[in-house]
Amino acid sequence: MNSYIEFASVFKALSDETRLKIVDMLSCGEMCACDILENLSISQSTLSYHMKILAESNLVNAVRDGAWMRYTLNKDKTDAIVYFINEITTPKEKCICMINKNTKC
Amino acid sequence: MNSYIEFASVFKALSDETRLKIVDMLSCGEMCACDILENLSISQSTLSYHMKILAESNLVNAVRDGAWMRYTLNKDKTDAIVYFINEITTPKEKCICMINKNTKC
DNA sequence: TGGTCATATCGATATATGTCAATATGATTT
DNA sequence: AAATCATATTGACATATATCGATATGACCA
Repeated sequence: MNSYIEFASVFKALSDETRLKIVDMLSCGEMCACDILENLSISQSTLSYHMKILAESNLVNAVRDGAWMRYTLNKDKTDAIVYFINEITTPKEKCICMINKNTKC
Repeated sequence: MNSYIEFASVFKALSDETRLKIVDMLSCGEMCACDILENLSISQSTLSYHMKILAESNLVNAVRDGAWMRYTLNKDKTDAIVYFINEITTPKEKCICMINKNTKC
């Protein structure tokens, strides 16, 4: 399982207050950038920066519709995060700590 | 719900490959710092830095036992993360996007 | 085709992050 | 009391991040 790096970058995408708000906003449906912007206190260029991070981490789907960008939450990805957290926080058979145990402590 | 900042910092703690590995290691039980260190390719001071971040975000419990530090995973916290993710990714009644909808898009 | 609207990119800046070697602290052992 | 072991802190450094205003791009409308 070398998904550590992969999910580290997903968690990095979630490690910002503004981006968490955006994810929350998208939870009840599609929104365009201008609507998201109106619910935040940031500049347009900053929003664009955050949306790029969310889209590149596949947390949100971005679809161009003429001049507008329409964003939706990628539930598959957020489900995968929950699955990953359960994986790394639940005892396993072949755990590193079991395989390579010092036992001197 | 102003837990955005709170969880943003928890996700920041999870946004590093090394720290995800450490969480995974702790999933099957208590480990001391020296055992964790042996399973990573980082210096002792770097490990100390990472453990501080994990402990301060309450993802791990740190208990001093003489000269040793004994670390365990705080399952309550990881459960809270899963709960939070479900909260911000599930449609709600009183969602920001519903309250303040532009509808021009 | 010129103007306006929505979004993206650029350049600058201040702050945060991850890493190490060196050193400090504090406990255990001899 | 001195030496050793486990961990924490410090200082230095390179890199990443979040933010903005200014500007560019690209779509739609008059």
